Amino acid sequence: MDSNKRLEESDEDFRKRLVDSLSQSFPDSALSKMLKICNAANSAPDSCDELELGDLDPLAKSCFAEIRLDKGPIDEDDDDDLTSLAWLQDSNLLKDIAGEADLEDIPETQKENKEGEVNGKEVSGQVHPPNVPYNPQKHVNSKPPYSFSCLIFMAIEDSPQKRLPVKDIYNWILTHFPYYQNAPTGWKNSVRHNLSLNKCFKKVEKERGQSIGKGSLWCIDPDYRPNLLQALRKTPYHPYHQLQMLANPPVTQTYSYSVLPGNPRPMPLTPRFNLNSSLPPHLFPFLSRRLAQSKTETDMDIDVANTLVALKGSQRTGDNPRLKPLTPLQLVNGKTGSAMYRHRSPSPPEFGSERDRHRAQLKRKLRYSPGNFVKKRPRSPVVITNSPSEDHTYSASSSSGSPREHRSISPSSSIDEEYEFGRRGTSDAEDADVSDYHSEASDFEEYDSDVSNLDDGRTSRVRIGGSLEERKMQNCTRTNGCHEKEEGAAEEEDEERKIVEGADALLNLAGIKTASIVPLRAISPTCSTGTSANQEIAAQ
DNA sequence: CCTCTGATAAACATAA
DNA sequence: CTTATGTTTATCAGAG
Repeated sequence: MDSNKRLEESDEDFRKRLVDSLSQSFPDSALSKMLKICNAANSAPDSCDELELGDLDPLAKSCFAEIRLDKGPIDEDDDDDLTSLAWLQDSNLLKDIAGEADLEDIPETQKENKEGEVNGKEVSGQVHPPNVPYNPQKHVNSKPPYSFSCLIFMAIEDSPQKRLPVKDIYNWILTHFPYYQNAPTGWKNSVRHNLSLNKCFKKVEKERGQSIGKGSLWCIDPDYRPNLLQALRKTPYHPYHQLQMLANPPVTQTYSYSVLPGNPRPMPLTPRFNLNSSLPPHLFPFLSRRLAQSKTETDMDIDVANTLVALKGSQRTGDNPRLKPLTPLQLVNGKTGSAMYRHRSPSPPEFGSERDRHRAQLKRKLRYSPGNFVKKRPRSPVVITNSPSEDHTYSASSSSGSPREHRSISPSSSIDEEYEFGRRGTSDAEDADVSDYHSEASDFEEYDSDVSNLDDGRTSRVRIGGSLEERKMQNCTRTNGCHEKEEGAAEEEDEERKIVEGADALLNLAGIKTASIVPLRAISPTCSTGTSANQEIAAQ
């Protein structure tokens, strides 16, 4: 009934809420101001589905010209009620997103299970069934359906400083997942094990004189953050997951998806856009605020573009009759999905086969022998893949190749710098000085030169792997280069242009009509959806 | 059957 | 010395 109400929402109301939402996310941005103006101008009763931004400067000249907004229901809770990770407590949200119909489709026996019981018997220590909305506070006997890395990720993300000591990670988990209060003590070991081995987590070096007791703070490696997000999104209970489902309704058979048992709605595995650069503020208030503050207007455009896309997605329910047909991108996406991510895969897992294991041991020996230290690390693994292993696993941790003592992060970086220091992923004092955290677009640019001609993942890995030392040098150069002003201005300009074009492309690719067609080369490979899509389109 | 992944256990080292 | 933390290795179960 909620969804019916939302379906009946008027354009005007929807527009108002969209503007409110954007304004909250990006206060004082040119975009939100313009949207407000547009909103006022378009609140006439005969308003149609399109915001007519074309007449209004400066938006008319930006990538947001002719933005199309598919109106539809939005979960009102999303707007303000949700604080960080509140969704964990809020089964209503899940219910809303999943839709009541889904619940009704659940067989009786499974419905019982959602109360933590099956046929009147307590189920303890079992993983929560995937088709039942999970409430960690309620289902204290069900093992949370999140991997330890996800739990740690959530804990750290939920902290204001984005860094926590192990003890606090324990506490967060205990608080949010009471299951562990009665669980065997081994889970703490698992947490530590995960922190230690998982490439996504980094130790923050203690500041001199700073005493936080034993141990150090742990944070998320920004390079792998998207992977963790991706992993989290894939969990059946996370709003992201639902959001993605809604944003990527499987319409064609070329689109790859999976179906959870008992879930009538197929779930696409391939993300069409990178949510990382625009985190929903209600889910990640600290980070989104920080991003919004520190970003340039152009960067923000990309964020807003993503937000719009996300909003657009969130407006769709699986049963929404107003669902628009897929854009050409989506069709292309389905065809090229697996291939297009492969080139960004981290190196192959260290463990696995006996041979790999042996090789890993050899590598480790080599790495630790004096004079043979190789600081190998995937340079910018902002990887969104179909492969769970590439989401966040530690099985591939050796691909980063950083010896443990070089994995920690210098505390000299401020909180904001947290998203800078990891780019080169070291803690060495000189590296900690990195201050040129380029927008992702600029990193795309680098990828462009490396992977644009690659035909398959293996080739790409070889190439990327083979040039690691080279890359290290390039990175150093680039880092130092940020102090060299002569090249800076031109590059910056070029970068900005590409970012704008990228944002434009993003919108196009997301099925949002924009004024211009982005030249092929302007799209970065990280938006490889874009590249492939445009190539496909261009080929036609 | 094999491989991969995540979980778990355990041994060990080290720091507070 | 004890305890907490961190690292490493081994093993197992489940999924694909």
